[in-house]
Amino acid sequence: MTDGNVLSGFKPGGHDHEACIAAALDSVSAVCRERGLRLTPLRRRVLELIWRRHMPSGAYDLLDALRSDGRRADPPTVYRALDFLVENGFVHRLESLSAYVGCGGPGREHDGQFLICRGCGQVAELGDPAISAIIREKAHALGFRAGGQTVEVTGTCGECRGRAEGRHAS
Amino acid sequence: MTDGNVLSGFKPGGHDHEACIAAALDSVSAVCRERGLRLTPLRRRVLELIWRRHMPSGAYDLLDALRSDGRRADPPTVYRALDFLVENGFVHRLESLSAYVGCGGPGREHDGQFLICRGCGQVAELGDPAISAIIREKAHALGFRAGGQTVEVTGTCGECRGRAEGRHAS
DNA sequence: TCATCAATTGATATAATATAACGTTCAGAG
DNA sequence: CTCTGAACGTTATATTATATCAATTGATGA
Repeated sequence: MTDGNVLSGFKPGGHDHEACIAAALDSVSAVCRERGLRLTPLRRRVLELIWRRHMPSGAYDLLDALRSDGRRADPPTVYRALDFLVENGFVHRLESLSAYVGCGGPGREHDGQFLICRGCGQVAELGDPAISAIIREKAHALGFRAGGQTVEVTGTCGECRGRAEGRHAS
Repeated sequence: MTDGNVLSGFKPGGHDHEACIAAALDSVSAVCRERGLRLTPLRRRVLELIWRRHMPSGAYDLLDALRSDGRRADPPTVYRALDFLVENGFVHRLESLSAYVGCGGPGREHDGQFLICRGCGQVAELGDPAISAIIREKAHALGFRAGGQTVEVTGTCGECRGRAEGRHAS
């Protein structure tokens, strides 16, 4: 049960990034086929850019990347692609950063919980039912019917803390 | 134990709003005196405006309100006041709305959890240790040391749901 | 009291994020 | 093949936030 709820973890230095991107794209592609959603070249490209950076991407970072492709692009272009990806649960928006990350469990209904490392900037996504449940229950106890949850935690990941401790005391 | 963790609830129609504002200002004022913080007229006024609207306030809403006072004001004026109020825990920023609400437990260290009603726009603040704790623990289990938490839930409050049900079926 | 230094505020400019509105193109249904 | 709605292109603008430097204020000690 230890890691059963980690939808996407902090990536160690040498993981196979290309494979990781390809897997995410394939997975989203499959869900789109099932649901009759159109993963157009633009949407696919934005999704790929998000996974490729492997770090929260701002809309304007993505816009610059699209322009580097040689493609003409303006803000609505990237925001529309992001709207599609977010609405369908392929990408999450991190409210506290105004930035976007790939969803670790695309196609599954879930409230994600995000751990945002101040050191390396990476983000891990949990889909922990116990967290969503307690929030929903406490809200319910006040007569509040909960819809979507935003749960974002800033802090330091294990790898970054390791590096920090190496350099300092102890 | 039912409501022990509600720092500020949804306000029923006829609550004594002036008293509610005055209490909040007094409370912040006292904390500032204790800690040697300067609750300047500007900061006090911004805090009052936030409590008076009793609903999340955007920075530019506050700016307009300051201008209505006759005071000259520009964005940095209001953002600096907000920085002071947020840093010292007198006001919270709701990331998912880019807006600000008064803190229901100023002066106490806490991670707030916010219930945002889509119907009336009001926000309730919880300071529920069980919620913060489970998030911190789940993060810790992944080697992540948690700092600040952002927990925001959109949904419908009891009063709004009551109204909706009255109008519709059942 | 006054000189001084740091904090606060004033003022101007601009950055960063996001949406409105309308026209054009394209893919799929009939 | 044509029609239709979705997607995308394009221009303009709205909304949120910060950088920078000057002026003012307020606490502190000589």
